[in-house]
Amino acid sequence: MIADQAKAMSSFLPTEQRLQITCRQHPAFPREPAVLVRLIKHIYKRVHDDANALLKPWGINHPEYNLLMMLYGTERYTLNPSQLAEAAGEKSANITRLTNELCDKGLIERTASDEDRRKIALTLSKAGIAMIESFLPDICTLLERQTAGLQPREMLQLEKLLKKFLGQLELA
Amino acid sequence: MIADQAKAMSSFLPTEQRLQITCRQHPAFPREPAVLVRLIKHIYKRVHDDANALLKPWGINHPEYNLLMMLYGTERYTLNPSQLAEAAGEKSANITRLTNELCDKGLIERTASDEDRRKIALTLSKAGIAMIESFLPDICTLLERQTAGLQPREMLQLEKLLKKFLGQLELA
DNA sequence: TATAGATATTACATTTATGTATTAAATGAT
DNA sequence: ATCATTTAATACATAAATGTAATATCTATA
Repeated sequence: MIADQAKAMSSFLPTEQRLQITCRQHPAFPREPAVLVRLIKHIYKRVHDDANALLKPWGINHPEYNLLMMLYGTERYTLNPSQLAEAAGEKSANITRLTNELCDKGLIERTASDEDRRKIALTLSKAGIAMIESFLPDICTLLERQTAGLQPREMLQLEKLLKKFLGQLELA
Repeated sequence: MIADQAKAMSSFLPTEQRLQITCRQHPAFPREPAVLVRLIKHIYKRVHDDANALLKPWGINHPEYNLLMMLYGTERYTLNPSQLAEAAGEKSANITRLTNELCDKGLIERTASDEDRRKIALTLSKAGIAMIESFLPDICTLLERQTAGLQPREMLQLEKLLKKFLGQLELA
């Protein structure tokens, strides 16, 4: 059990030890918050890389996937660029480039909004919906596998704590 | 209380609602893992941006900070490029560029290793140590503020769950 | 209706991150 | 000792992400 955990933590252990040493040299350094931030970073990188690898056969990457899924999760599969930016957590400058690429690939369509001519509507095309439905089974499998180490109860707890964390980050 | 949470969650709520809709359209979609992954992403981006903003006056960015701190947390302030890559969670191709910049700024030094001529030792310079000690108070303040919403007990719980999550990611 | 202010969107330049291929040196087997 | 294999490190080309500034349309007010 202890051995298992040591093995599972192999990539993070050295990082944690270095934070430990830092605390000795600089006692005011808050070990716990620093560990959390590092863990978040390591997890994010891993999740990002896994998704990119899975999606490669479809010719899209993780950020593009996120955009497609945000549209897929919206009534009539339609959002403005700015809504999409917020939903996907991308900066607006990135949205232009990413949606251009998705348009070029025929996965989404742009149409001018009638009500407000400042706005543009981004809508999933038939091909886009079809592609989503073709990779979703693999995505589901990946998500299940990535979280296989957590009990349902632990996942709920983790969700609650991460939301609290994010909430505080947005206050500051 | 409920209002507070809703307010604090303002940026994540739309994302969560979209995942909800996705589940209705595709019942096999595992909502909980997807929410966790999204939360990680949102938190990471925020933490990354905050650190970059804080470090700007010193002329370094978050990845460079991470490298400096990994050296600072090591005996004799010295690591090989490959150890540094693993500790900081950067791909090796990035290490060359980042350490070049840190060398140019006089914050670290390169010396050839005697034992193994394949290796290069990267060591914090006096200027590097001085810079770290000059920004550390601000970093400590930032870390404290970012986690101010979490009780010590909650942080420990979060750490435990994130480690479990990361451990599983590395198995897969 | 004219105009000031706000918001959305995009274009462009720059910085950051990654993938692939190459070089160099150590290790191990014959 | 020699050659094949492995590992470390880097160079170069490409892709991704960001910041800044410019443009266009809306809203509200005089």
